[in-house]
Amino acid sequence: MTLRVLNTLSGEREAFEPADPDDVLLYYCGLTVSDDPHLGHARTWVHVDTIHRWLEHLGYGVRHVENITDVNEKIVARVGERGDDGTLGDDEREVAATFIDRLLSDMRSLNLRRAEVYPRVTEHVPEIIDLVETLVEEGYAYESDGSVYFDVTEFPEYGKLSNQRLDDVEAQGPADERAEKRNAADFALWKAGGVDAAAVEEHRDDDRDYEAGSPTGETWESPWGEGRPGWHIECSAMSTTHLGETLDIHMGGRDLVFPHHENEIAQSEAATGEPFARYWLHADLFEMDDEKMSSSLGNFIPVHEAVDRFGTDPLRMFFLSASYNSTQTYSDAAIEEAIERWERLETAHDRATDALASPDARTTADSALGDRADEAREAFTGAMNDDFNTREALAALFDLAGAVNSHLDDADAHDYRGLRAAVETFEDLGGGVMGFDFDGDADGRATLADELVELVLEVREEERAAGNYERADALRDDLEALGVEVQDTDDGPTYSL
RNA sequence: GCCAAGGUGGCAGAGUCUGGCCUUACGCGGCGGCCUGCAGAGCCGCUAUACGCCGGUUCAAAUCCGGCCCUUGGCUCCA
Repeated sequence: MTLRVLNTLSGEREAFEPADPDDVLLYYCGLTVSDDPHLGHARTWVHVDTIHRWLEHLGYGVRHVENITDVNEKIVARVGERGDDGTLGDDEREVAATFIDRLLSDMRSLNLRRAEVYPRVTEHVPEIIDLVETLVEEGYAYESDGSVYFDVTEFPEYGKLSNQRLDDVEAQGPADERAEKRNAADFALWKAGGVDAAAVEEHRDDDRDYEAGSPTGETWESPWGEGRPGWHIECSAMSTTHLGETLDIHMGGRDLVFPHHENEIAQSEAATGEPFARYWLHADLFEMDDEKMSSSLGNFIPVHEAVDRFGTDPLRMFFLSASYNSTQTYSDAAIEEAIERWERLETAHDRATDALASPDARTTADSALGDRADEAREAFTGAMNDDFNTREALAALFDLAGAVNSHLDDADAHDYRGLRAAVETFEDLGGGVMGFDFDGDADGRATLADELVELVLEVREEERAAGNYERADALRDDLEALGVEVQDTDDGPTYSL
């Protein structure tokens, strides 16, 4: 069974064949760091992460790069803005650094595999200038009043990713560029000068305090004078620098297909003469109230807030319960469902793990549980290989969870080999591939809190044994008030935070 | 206007490429039962018999073809 992926370029599911299976080149179009990451970003991250993990599970070696765009008008607009403690930064780089810290911290909190490198625009300006020069020399780009534009009419395949015909692309880029361009659809590779005050003002928020007046942003010396890189060029320069001319997989949000990714293809393929990416995968968008969740609309929930409120595993469950290439909508009910789903999966895993650790593991029985684990693996694999169908892959784990629970409820003697196979399946596929953390906060080491809770539970057990249920229930209620949830089972009480 | 994605049972969400009992997926919710001192978790059963609308092709369509309606995204910045 081989992996098939939906390639935006062809619009079809294709067999995945990387140039070098030991070195799958994965590039993810990351964020512009002008605000806190929100759930829409998180959703894409979790899917990219799961795809990365699945490729490794299949035995591929993966080289994974995610860019960070740290040169942007919206970043400049936040220079001098008062945050919770001091300003966000006193210049463009400092503001970017603030948000990069939050970005990386948010990513860690979602249990994402780290990329090999997170290249930044400010660290690749020489490569960007080289690339622009090449494009000018080859006749694909031209200088105009200190700025450089890509001439879309020089690239016959322009529009192949988004199915746009040049005649239909009326104009591209902000209005102030129009007069300098040969064709309305041409786009900027290099922009003369800094950011003008009007643009900064436009992105500023009246409700916020700013210390600085109108910063202009950083500029760099170039063959065309002082200026800044255009929006699209950085991805071409950075992906080539770190992964080479032809990527295996290029991922990003669907909102980037046009013009961003279309322009990346034009720049890169014009410069190298090689295909830019073999497979283009696009994550569909995350909506809130029938509208895209986005920083500019202001309708977003920051990642850190959601992680605090719901936890990492429920959030991953939420995102993975829909496929990456369909839209997903935020609602409290949907989050609630994800929490329940996660708890069901975790409960089955924990029950099986506890049974394996119990002293009764001496007597053993045969059952179909081992076969059910095999079936789950097979179904999971089939689903993931079909363009990463995470919802269906999860269904395989839930089927196994049901089998585990039935077995533990029904059988007098347990099938320890089967239970072990089930636990391994949960941990390999749910843990390793889906990124769930079944060990939770236990973390293998008992804290003082754990020991105190155990102590209280011992007392409560004595009260229960003596029939003092009121006292026992009161202890349970008190623990719950402290955030400790107690459950009585056949093997004694268990608790979770 | 042009391009793209999508409209599935109370909710959520697979299945559509590779037509066929579709699987009444998986799950959440609701109802009943079992278990339990109670609660929770779990188990069993029930509940929904759906596929935007109108035509067509076919022995057979959620799945193929045509038309229409609606939603979302892109063509300023954007995962």
